[in-house]
Amino acid sequence: MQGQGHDLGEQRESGSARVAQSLAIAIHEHRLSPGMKLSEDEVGEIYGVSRTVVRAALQELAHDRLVELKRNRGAFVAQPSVKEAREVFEARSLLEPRTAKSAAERATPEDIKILQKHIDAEHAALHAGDTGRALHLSGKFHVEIARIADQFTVAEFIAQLVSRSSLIIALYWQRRTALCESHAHDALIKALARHDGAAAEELMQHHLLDLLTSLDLRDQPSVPKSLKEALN
Amino acid sequence: MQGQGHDLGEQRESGSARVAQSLAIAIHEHRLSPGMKLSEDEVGEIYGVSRTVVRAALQELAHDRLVELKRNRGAFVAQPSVKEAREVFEARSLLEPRTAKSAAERATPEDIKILQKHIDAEHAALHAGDTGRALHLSGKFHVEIARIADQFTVAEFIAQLVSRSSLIIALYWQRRTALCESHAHDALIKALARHDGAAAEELMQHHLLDLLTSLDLRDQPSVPKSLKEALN
DNA sequence: TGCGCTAAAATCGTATACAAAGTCGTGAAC
DNA sequence: GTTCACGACTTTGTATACGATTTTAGCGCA
Repeated sequence: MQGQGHDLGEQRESGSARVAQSLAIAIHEHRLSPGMKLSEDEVGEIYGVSRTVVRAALQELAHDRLVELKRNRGAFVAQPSVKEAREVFEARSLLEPRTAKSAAERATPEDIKILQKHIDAEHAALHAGDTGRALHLSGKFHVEIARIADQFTVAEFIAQLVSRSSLIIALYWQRRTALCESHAHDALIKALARHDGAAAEELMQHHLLDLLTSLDLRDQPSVPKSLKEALN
Repeated sequence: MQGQGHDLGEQRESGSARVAQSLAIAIHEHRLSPGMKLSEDEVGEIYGVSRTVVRAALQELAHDRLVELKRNRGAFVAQPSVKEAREVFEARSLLEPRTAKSAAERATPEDIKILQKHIDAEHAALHAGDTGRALHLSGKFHVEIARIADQFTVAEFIAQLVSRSSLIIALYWQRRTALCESHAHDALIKALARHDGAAAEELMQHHLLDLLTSLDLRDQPSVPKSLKEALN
C-alpha cells in the first residue's frame, strides 16, 4: 500500500512513508507480534526521526488496521478478533476469485514471469527457513494478480486484506505446514498462463477457503516481546 | 484562542477526526469541488485548530482517496480519472451485490425501518432541492446494507468507494435526472424486507450498472477550477 | 513586448515545546 | 494482608518554531 506503488527503489519517499513501510513489513514478517506496543518515542529513536513523522506513520498503519490507536494511550500492533478474521476472508473471497479470472484473461508472458519470480523467491525463503519472509512474498503474489488484472483500486484493498491476513495468521495459525501455499500458487500460475479464467477463479476461491479452514478461529491472543530486537 | 472545548455534541472524537469528517461531508455534498486546494493554514483557521491536526485530517482523507497530497505542494480535492472511475465501480460490483444478498438473508424489521428512514430523508432532501445532501444520504444507504450484512470490513471498503463515487459523479455525471436512485433503492428495500437474497443481489448489480452507464466516461477530467490549472 | 533570471513571499515538512491524560508505585487505613 | 488514594513519572495530543521547497512577482536584457 503506502507509496503510490511505482517507486520501490526511490529514496524520495517522505519520512513517514518510509517508517510506515518498514513497520508494515516487520508486521508482515511476524517480527512484530500482535498486541505489541509501538511507543512513539521508541520508534522515533529507532528510525532517527521525530514523533511527528512517527505519528503520521502510525496513523497510516492504523487506517490499514495493522495497528490500533487508543486515545491517549498509544499505538499497538492490531489483534484481529475472530469475527474480524472471518470478515477479512469473506472480503477476500468476494474480491480475489473474480480478480484472478480477469487476470487470467489479461496476463502477458511478462506477467507470468514476474509471478514465477515471486514464487521462486517464496520457495527460496521457505527453504531457508525464513517463514516470515515467505509469508510476505506469498502475500505479494496475491496483490500482483490484482495488478495484472489492471485493477489498482481492488489491488489496494487486497493489499490491505493480505496484510491483515498476515496478522490473523500470526494469531490463529494452527498447522505447521506452510506447503499448501506453494502448491496452490503453482496451480494458479498455470491457470493464468493458459488464460483459463474459470479455473483461476475456482482455484483462488478454493485457495482462500483452504487458508481459512487452516486457521483455528476459536482461540485467543499470543505474546508480545521486545521492540528494538524485532526492528533491527 | 484555541478554545479547546467548544463541544458540539460528541466531543469524544479527536480533533483531526472531526475535521476529516466535516471535510468529507463537504466533499460528498459537492460543496468542495474536485481539484480545489485545501491549504493547511486556511483549513486550520476555519476549524480553529493548528496545522498539526489539519495535516492528520488531510492524510486520513488522502488514504481514502478523497484528497490528493502532492509533496511540498499541498492537498487538493481528488480528481478521479476515467480509469479510476471504472475501477471504483468494478470494485463496487464485486462487493455490493453479494453483500446485499447476505443483508437480505439477515435483515430484521428494525434494519428495514432504518433503511426506510434513510430513503425518506433522501426523498425529502431531493424534494427540497438539496441534491448534495440527497447524494450523501443515498451513499449512506449502500453502507447501511453492508452493516446489516454484519460485514464491517466490507462496509468500510464500500464506504470509501461510495465517497469516491460521489467525487466521480461530480466530475462525470451527465443526466440531470437523479430519480433512478430512488426507485432502485425502493426496489432493493422491498427485496430485503422479504428476505429475497437473489433478487437483492440482482437489483444491486443492476443498480450499479445503471449508475455507471449514467456517467459520461469518455471525456477527460471536467472543468478546471482555475485558469492556471487548465493551462498547466 | 517577451523571455529568463533572481529575490521575496507563501506553503509545506519536520522538530521541538508545552499541556493534558494516563500509568504506576508508595503508603496509610481498614 | 488487602484495598484505596494520592502524587510523581511517563506518554500522548496539540501548538508553535524553524528550515526547505515551491510559487510568484519584479527586474533586466534581448
